[in-house]
Amino acid sequence: MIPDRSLEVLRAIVQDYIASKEPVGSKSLVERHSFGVSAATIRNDMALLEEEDLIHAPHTSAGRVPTDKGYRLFVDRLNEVKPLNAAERLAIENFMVGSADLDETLGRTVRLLSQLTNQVAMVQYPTLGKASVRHIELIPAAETRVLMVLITDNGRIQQHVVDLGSAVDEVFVSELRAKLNSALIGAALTDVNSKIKSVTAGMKPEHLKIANQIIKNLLEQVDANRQEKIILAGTANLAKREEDFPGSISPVLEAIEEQVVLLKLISEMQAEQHGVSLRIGRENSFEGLANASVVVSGYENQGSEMAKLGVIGPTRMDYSSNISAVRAVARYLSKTLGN
Amino acid sequence: MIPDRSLEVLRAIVQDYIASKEPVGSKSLVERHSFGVSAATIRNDMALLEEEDLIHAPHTSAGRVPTDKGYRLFVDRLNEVKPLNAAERLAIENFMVGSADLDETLGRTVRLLSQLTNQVAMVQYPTLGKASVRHIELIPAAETRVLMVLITDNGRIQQHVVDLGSAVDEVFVSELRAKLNSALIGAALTDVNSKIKSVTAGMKPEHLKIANQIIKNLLEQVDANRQEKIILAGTANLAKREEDFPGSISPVLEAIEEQVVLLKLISEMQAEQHGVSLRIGRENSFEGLANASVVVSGYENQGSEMAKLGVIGPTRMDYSSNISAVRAVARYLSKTLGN
DNA sequence: ATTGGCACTCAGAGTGTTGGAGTGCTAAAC
DNA sequence: GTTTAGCACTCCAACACTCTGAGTGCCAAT
Repeated sequence: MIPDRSLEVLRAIVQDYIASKEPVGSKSLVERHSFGVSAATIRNDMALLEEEDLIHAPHTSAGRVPTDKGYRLFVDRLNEVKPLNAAERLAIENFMVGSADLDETLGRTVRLLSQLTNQVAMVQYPTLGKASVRHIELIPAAETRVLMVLITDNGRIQQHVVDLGSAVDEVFVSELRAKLNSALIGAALTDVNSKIKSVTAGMKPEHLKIANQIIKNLLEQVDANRQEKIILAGTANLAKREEDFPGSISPVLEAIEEQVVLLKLISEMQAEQHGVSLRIGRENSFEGLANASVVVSGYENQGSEMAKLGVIGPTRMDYSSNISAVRAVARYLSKTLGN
Repeated sequence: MIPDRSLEVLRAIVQDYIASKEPVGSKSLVERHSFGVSAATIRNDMALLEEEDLIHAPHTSAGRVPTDKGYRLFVDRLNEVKPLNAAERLAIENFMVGSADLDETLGRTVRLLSQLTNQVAMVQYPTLGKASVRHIELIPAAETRVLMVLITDNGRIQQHVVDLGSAVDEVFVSELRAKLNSALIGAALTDVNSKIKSVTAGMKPEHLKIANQIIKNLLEQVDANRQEKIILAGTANLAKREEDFPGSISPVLEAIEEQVVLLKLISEMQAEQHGVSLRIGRENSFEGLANASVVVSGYENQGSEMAKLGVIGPTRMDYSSNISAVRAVARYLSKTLGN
C-alpha cells in the first residue's frame, strides 16, 4: 500500500503540473507545499510513486509528470470537486432563459459547456423519452424510395429514407400514411410497437411487403435511431491547447469529427463517481485520443436517463473544474428539458 | 505593364512554392523550368515582380514567396484549371449512387469534397427551389410557445419555435393547423404567400393576432430562413497543414466554427471565373482567415441558383485542383438534386 | 524514518563557426 | 536595350561546443 504522504505528494504533483505545464521536481514541491519534511524525503516518496507507475520522468534530470494511472488515482481518490464560482453559475443560469426548441437548447448547451471549460464540448441528442407520436409523413422521394418523417409532441423530428427495392405506388403510400397516422397519433413511443400491428390487417400481399418495410423502419427510428447524433463546440480550444498534445492535434480532430467514434466512446462510458464518467489518456479505446481525456455525464430528458454530454481535452486538464462544469451543465439541462 | 516572361516567372514561382513549400530562388527556378535565359535575368524579373508586390522575400538571402496579390494574378491569368483525373472522377460518381434524403446527400457531398481536396469542405443548405408544401405541424411546446414544422415534398424539413407572448390556446392551435394544412398542402412555396390569406378570414380578433404571428413565422421560414445552415467536414485537414498557417490554426478554426462568419463570407462571394469564386488571404474580410483562401461555387437545386459549397485552406494551396474539384462537385450535386 | 551532503546526469540555452543558397550590382557581351 | 557572367555581400540553418542549473539517486549520519 502507498503511504498517505506519498499520495499527498502525488496530489501536489498533479496540481502543480496542471498549473505550470512544467515537470515538477522535489525542490519546488517542498517550496510550494508545506509537507513538513525535506526535499530528500519527497524524493524517496517520488521514487515510490514512480515504481507504482503513477508518475514518470521525461528524462534523467527532469522533474516528474503524472502518468495516466496517476491522473486516475488523483481523480478517484485525491481530488475534491471544486464548486462553481458565481460567474460560472450565472453563465449557466443565463443560458436557460429563452430556451426554445430542442435543437436550440442543445446548441446553447454545448456552447455554454465549451466556454465554461475552455475545452471541446459535446452533447448527444436525447432519446425520445415519454414522447408520443404527433405526425407521420411519407414522401415519395425517388423511383424506389420513400422519405419517412416522424414528429413527436416534444418537438423532436426524425427522418429517414426507406428504399423499397421496387417502384413506389404513390396511392398506396398515401393510404398507408393515413392509416399510420390514424393508428398512431397520440400513442406513446413505447406503445408504437404494439399499436402498429392493426395497420397491416387485411392488406394485399404485395402491399404488405412494402408496408412492413416501412413499418420496420419506423420502429427502428422509434427504437434505436434516436441517439445517433452528437453536436460539438469549441473545436478551436484544441488548437489553443496545442502544446498539451504531444505530436499533433490532428488525430484528436479526426476522432471527434467522426460521429461514430464519439458515439462508441460515449456508449462505453458509464457513470462512476459524482455521476460523472471519465476516461484518461490511453484508457480511451481509440488510439487518436491517447493524449486526451474525456469527461462525460448523463442527463435526463423528461425524467428518465437519456443521453450524455461532456468535454474532451488534454490529459493534463483541470479535472476538478471540468468535472463540476460537466456535472452542473448536465443537471441544468435535465431541468430545462424536464418541463 | 509586366512583360510576359516575368509573368511566366511568377507562374513558376507559385507552382514551385506550392509543390515544395520552400521559398524559391533564381537558380532552382532556371533548373526546373526551361526559360532559355540565365539565373541573373530571372533575378531581374524577380526584382520587377517584387516591385509590383507580387512576390516577397522572407529575408535578404532567401528565395521568394508569392504574396496574396501574386496568387491572385496567378489564378486570374496564369492558371489553367486542370481536369480531374480518373480516380477523382470515379470518387464523385460513386458518391452519387444511393443518395438518399437531403441531409444525407449534403453530408456525403461535404465529405467527398474534403477528401478530394484534402481541405476543409463546406456545403450550404440549399434554398427550397420549386418545392411545395407537404405538411405543416404546430406543436405547443411550452406555456407560450409553439413549435412549427414545415415539411416539403422534396424532403426538406424546417422547424422553428414561435413565441406567442401569451398562453397557448391548444384548441385554436390545432384548428389553425388544420386550416393551414388544407389551404396550403400541395401549394408551391412560391405561392404560399398568396394562398395563405384565406386562412385568417372570419377569425376572431384575439385569434387573429396569434394566427398572424404564426403565419408571419411560416412565411419567414418559407422565404428567408432557408439558407442559414452550413455543414463542414475535414477540419482535421487543417491540423495536418498546420505549418502552412503562420502563427496558429486556431483563428481559422474559430472562424469556421462560427456559422455566422461563414455565411457572411459566402454571401460576399459572387461567382467570378469558371463559375467559381475565390478569396485569397487578406482579401477575406475576416481577420482570422488572413492566411487562408476560400474557394466557393454555387450549385443549383432543381434548376435555379440556390446555395454554395466550397473549401477553405491555406493561401498556399493547389488552386488548380481545388478549383476544379469544387466546380465538379458543385456540378454533380446540382445534377443529383435536379431530379 | 528522515535528512544533509555529494556526485552525477542531462536538457536547454547560449555562443561561435561554417557552408551554402540567394541576392544585388556592375561591366562586358550580344 | 537586353542579357549575362562574375563577384562581393548577406544571412539563415546547421553543427559543434560549452556551461549552467535543476533535478536525481545514494549514502552515511541523525
